[in-house]
Amino acid sequence: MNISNYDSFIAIADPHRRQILRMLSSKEQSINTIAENFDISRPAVSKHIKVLESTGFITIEDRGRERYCVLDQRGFTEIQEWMNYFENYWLTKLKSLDAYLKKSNSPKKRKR
Amino acid sequence: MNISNYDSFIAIADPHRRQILRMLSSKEQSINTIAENFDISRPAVSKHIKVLESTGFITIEDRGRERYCVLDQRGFTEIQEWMNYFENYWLTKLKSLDAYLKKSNSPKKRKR
DNA sequence: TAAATTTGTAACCTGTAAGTTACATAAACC
DNA sequence: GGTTTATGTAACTTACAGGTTACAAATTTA
Repeated sequence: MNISNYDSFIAIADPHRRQILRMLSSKEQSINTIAENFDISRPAVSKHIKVLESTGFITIEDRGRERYCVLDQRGFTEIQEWMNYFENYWLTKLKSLDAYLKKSNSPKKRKR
Repeated sequence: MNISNYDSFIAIADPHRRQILRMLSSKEQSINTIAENFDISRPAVSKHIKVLESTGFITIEDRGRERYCVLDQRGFTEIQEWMNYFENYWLTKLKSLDAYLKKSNSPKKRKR
């Protein structure tokens, strides 16, 4: 698995990875603790975590023989910017519709 | 290609599909017009468009022998909700940090 | 120091996403 | 009606993501 192939969008495309991010939003956890809550094997979870780390969604802190995963905002920014673009698209779309309605409903110029 | 396997997150995971969405944000376009702007074959683009349609990111209107693609807000909502959750996470995180700093900086109770 | 715990990773298997080419179909145009 | 244009889709190939098992390494604990 070549981590360099991954970007933010691919990182959150996998349901297991999104589940991991959710779990970490309630509490930072060690890799094994995370793996225990999954139906897939520990190495599989380990790979997912590596993807999330390499794409900036989490950081990992060594604590003795355990490694704790913590959410990292950096990974989310690319997605956020992408969403912002389209949120804006829909907003301006709505505004121009609004303007159109206002115009066609506005009182006609009084003749004379 | 079984379209039913796709969800919103997978839909936007592919760079070509994101590019199509961008293109459509400037102007609605026919499928062939879209395909002409790509390095991949027309059938490949056609498949991407099918994915975007089945996941609610675009709708398709028949106009004579052409089919025009138009952005559809529905597809974006799932992503948006997901982002909202984590935006909120970071906001409350920031707030509690702020509260903590305020507290530790607040003037100590005057003795006596 | 030996045993248990936590994690990393190599080697392998499998399904399928994403691309291709070739052919079919339907509308528009002459 | 025959040709051109726009699109759909079937059949096939290839790369690789995501899973597994097995083993290694490092730290903690007894």
